[in-house]
Amino acid sequence: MKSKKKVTFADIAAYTGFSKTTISRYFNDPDSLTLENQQKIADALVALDYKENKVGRILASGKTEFVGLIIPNLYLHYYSEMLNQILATYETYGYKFLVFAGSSKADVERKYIEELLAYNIEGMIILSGTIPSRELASYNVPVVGIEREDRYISSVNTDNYMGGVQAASLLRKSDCDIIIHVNANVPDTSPASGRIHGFVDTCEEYHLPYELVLTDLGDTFEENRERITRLVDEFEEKYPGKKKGIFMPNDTHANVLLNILFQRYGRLPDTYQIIGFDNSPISREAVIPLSTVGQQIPVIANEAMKLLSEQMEERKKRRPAPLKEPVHKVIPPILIRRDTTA
Amino acid sequence: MKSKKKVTFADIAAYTGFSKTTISRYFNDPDSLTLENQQKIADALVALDYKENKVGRILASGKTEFVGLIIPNLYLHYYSEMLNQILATYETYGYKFLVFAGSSKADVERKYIEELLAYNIEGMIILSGTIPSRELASYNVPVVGIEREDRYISSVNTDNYMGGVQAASLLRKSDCDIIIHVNANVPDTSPASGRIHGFVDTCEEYHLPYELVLTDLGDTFEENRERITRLVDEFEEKYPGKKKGIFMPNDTHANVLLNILFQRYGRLPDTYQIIGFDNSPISREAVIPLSTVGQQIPVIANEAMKLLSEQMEERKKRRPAPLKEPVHKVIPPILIRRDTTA
DNA sequence: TTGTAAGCGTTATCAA
DNA sequence: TTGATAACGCTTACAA
Repeated sequence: MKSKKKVTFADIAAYTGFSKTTISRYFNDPDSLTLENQQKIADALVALDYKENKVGRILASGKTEFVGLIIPNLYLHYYSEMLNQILATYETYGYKFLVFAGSSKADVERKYIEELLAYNIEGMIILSGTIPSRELASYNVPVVGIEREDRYISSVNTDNYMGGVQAASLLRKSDCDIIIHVNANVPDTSPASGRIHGFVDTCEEYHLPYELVLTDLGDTFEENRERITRLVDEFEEKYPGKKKGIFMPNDTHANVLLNILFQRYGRLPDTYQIIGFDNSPISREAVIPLSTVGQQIPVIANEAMKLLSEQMEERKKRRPAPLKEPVHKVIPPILIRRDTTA
Repeated sequence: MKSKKKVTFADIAAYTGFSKTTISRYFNDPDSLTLENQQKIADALVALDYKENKVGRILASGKTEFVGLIIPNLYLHYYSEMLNQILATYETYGYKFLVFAGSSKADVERKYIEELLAYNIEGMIILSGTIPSRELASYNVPVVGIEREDRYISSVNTDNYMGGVQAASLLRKSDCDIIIHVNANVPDTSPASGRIHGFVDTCEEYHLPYELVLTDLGDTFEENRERITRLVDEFEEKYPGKKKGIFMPNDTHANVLLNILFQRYGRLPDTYQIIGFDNSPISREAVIPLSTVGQQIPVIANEAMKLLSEQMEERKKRRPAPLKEPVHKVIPPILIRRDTTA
């Protein structure tokens, strides 16, 4: 166990005969030293096996290079993939991430935020919608929200409206007799509500017969299955023999619908067209690859970090000019046509 | 913008007339103050709106409460769920997590580790298998590996051998004529190799006709699909009319197999039994719910943190007694019988 | 029960 | 181009 004391600038200074300041400069502004002295110090680092310690630097400079991240859960592929992409921005921006997952209880999330602030995070990315943006803004730290209520904070969202338009348009092209959009009854402040508006507007513009089924599909897979089975029964009774185009709220639910039909008919009947949302793995792994409206998760993650890092860099200037108004970026979704639509 | 200077112990001390030491004690050993003085300080905290700053504490005490986490990817549900469960241990142990995801390039991961060490992490959990355990052990920080080569580090793994036994036993009970295990050609140092041994030993013990197909199924979904289709063709040619029990390396591959059969026959033929591994969501969301050997991810995550925190706490003692030998914990898998086996 | 003073490992500010 | 010295916010002997 050779757990010797750690080597510090003081040791290097003593070893080389320079001052601690010069050692610091070697790291932060090497060009201010002569090449010869740079080499001397470089050699000393190797000789002493120096390992940098960022804690001292943080304390002295106030810059942690930490970004706090609060995610509702990692169970849904959408979130885990978003986390994945956000973490990957480390290569570009160098910020490290302190991650807290889930709870969706406001007081617990507040505790997380307190903790994050205690570590002097420089910024925060929030995917959870539990805490109102007004409160988030009051913490006085750059914040970027993703796909959540964002009145008082900057944000990056998928263009949900366009998603709704794309889905309705695709179903329209498949000559459906009736177009149905199933979704939860999302509040108008949530970005996801744009999907419903895009869908409805498109249907009305082209005078397509449509139905909106705004209902809670439950929280467990079993509940999903049961409620979607009931929906299918209703559709069959209400639109017998008609060609039904169904836009589901996400790929998981779309897949459940597909499976129910498959088990009932041994295949996807010609009277059904299905389109999901998210382009999550299940949409490709379904019995029949599902058509879906794909969110551009890597783009969203990068834009979020770009937005955040701009704000964080601004703060480091001598006379920071904070954002007057929150910035909202909108990323177009991508329609992915596979085998459940014509 | 009221971004006044942050309130520090010095401010509280000045405000209350105590010394900084007393303020510190209020936080770390409140009982050493009179109730009255505790109250005075408590009031001052509110009056001044004090926010704790952990950076100073870290610098002074050396305790960061940070644990580094290196994960191959978050694309696979297994990893994202493991991360989820590890993050959740925050409630129990209070350690925060600095997360780096994937790359599976040794030099990149080494850079991650350097960075983690620069922040004085107290311990590390590694799911990635890129860096040999011998090297990890040399970093002189408590390390726990999960489902990876673990000769020189502590670890928590699923009892893969038992998983292989469970799968083979289930297929045996379904009266298969031939039992097949498909898997990658995993090295013997990897815990996953236990599955193959458990499978083979069980087959031999009961004199079951079996076949081992050790082959790479590719890295993309398309490759998976193509290669598994070829496998099915081979099986049908080699064992026509026979009842085949197939143990796939994971649920994703099991699902691909199931879908291929479903599309070919409109259902799962009686001549096939399928069992997957992991109990990931796809196993329940498949056309027909897949039987699978489930890993107990929450248990594994908790055991890993328990093991790690024990080692980290030990280090904080005046005379730490480091582990002489790495500890290896093994968590039994759980057989989940659903609709793809009798 | 409380206070003094010396760190912890860097960076920042002057001055040389 | 380099150095002395004072921060940064907290903990920890040791003293009182």
